[in-house]
Amino acid sequence: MRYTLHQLNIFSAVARYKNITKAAQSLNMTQPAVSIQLKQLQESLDIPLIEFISNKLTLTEAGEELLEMHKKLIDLTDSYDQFISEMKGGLRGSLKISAASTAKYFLPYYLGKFQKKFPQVKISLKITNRDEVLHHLHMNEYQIGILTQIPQDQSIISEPFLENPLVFACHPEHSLLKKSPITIKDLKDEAFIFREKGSGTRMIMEKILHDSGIKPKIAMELYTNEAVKQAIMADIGVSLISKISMPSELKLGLIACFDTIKLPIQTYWHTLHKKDKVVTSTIRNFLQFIKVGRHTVKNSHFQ
Amino acid sequence: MRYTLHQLNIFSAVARYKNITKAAQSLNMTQPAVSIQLKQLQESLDIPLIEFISNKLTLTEAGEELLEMHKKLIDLTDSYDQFISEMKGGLRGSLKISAASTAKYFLPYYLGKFQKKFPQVKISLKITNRDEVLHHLHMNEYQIGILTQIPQDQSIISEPFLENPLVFACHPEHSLLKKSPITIKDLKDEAFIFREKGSGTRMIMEKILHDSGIKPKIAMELYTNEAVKQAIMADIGVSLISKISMPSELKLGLIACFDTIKLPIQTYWHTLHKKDKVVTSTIRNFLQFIKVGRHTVKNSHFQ
DNA sequence: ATTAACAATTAATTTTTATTTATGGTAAAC
DNA sequence: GTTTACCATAAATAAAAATTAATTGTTAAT
Repeated sequence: MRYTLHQLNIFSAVARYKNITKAAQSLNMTQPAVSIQLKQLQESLDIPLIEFISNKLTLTEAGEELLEMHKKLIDLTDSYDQFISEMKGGLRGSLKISAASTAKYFLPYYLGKFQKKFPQVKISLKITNRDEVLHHLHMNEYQIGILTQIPQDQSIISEPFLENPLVFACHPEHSLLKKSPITIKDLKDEAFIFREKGSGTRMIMEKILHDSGIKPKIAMELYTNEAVKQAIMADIGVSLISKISMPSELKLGLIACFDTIKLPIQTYWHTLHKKDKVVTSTIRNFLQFIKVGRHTVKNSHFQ
Repeated sequence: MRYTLHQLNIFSAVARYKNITKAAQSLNMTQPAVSIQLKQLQESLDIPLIEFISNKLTLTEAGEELLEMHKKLIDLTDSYDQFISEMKGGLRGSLKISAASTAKYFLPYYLGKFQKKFPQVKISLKITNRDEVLHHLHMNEYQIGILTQIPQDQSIISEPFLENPLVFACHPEHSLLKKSPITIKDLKDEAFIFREKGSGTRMIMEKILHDSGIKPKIAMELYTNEAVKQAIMADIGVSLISKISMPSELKLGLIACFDTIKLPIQTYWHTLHKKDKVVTSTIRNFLQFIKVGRHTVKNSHFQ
């Protein structure tokens, strides 16, 4: 048999009042109820906790020690209650975000602002590719995903929050730049730089080329957006790429964009989370923040 | 409404197995019982502790934190259980002794030996006079009293453990020393050195003198046995005193004892404790130790 | 010598809480 | 598309806790 928190609570009241009848009153219980619970507590510990010397109730050493233990125990539960109430208010908690790689060009900006507003929230950001993001959500290892290409998955809730213009980019001295505007079909003989399988950008690029009846020649397959930019600058080929990922290169004329009919393709960045996921206040706050934040962010350095 | 240790325990099992049915088995409970308790725990905390993502049970952040809290809580109760079991074995605990002043000449010897045997036991020794010792027991401030003159008090249990020979002592050049042996009546014109009121030695000295029809002349009233010795050496008067408190003085001839008919008076040192007192193993061990210890102590420096 | 204060205990009863049994629903696995 | 594994829920039942009321015993105070 094991004791209960209720018994410890009763014991503490008895220790405080040094009087079972008064302790019972303070607990809104009757005297026999307290006597019985106290007796059972002592029986389950198999040691006396109180004694009556000169008709006065005092604690035994085991009782004193139990009282100490109970105090510490209350401190523990109190601090958990505190944690819970801060979590409920969204002031505390963790925010684990898994984002597709190109998000690295703007997400830190959002997170920095969010962190300032909620300094107690622990934020962690994983930058990876689309497939991994979805895997992370599926495995419940991250709470929020950030993607452009949302999946066909009933169990995932998504919400757009930022424009993501995609353009075909090339070396600034590319011959086709003179002909303007061009159609996508005009690109049929180009060498293409692809992202790796599992990349959202690759998915949409494959779809666009396919829709235009192009069977692309793959010049190179690269695992990061930065590498793609380097390859473009090295004139290895052309690629579909997020415009916001290369503001400096465009300004300095290191990379050029085709002025293409039906381009830029307007895609959107989305927040994603599992339908069954318990949406904490922290998560709710962040989703709200990032959606509203679009406006305040609009004129920032990366637009 | 408040949660119970039982609910925390159930929650921990669920967290461990990530499966309610298996957790129930491990707890020897049925699956619905666990489901219900888990539900109630979450309701009383007003926060979800578990979630099902991709059909797998995982803990929410509040759940993870609760698990941590519960671990600490178990550490607390475990260390209390440890304390209790050491107390039961007498290996640990406190021993608060209040002793009449003359006990200081031999009690540290016992305590030292006891401490060596039970190094974890916290011993505290208060040296005071008889009245205070009894008061300490009455107030339950000390567990054990050490006295020679035991009280007429049904609520106190006493047990003799050591001889305490009392003698009338005087300056080595006292004229009465030539007449030997003397009766107590021969002392009727002496100046007497008394201990303070409340002293056990004073009590018995008053009784002996009264029984011999002597109305003593009080030369001085002193609060410690040491002061009495000093007064005897200064030839201020004679006094009844415990022989074991002045081995060195007797050896060096600084103090002499009358060879008196019916003396030395054989009194005994007693251990005392309140009848209602919970006798811990530590106390029981000490009482046993001090009683048996008499023999091993017999030939020590103070006999 | 009474009385007052306090706690333990008993027995009968009520209230509350915990558990079981039975059933239905929902994914994932075959 | 059937089965399997799991969990939630409802209703019934069992167990535990508390109350009421009465009684005893003890000690301290009057």
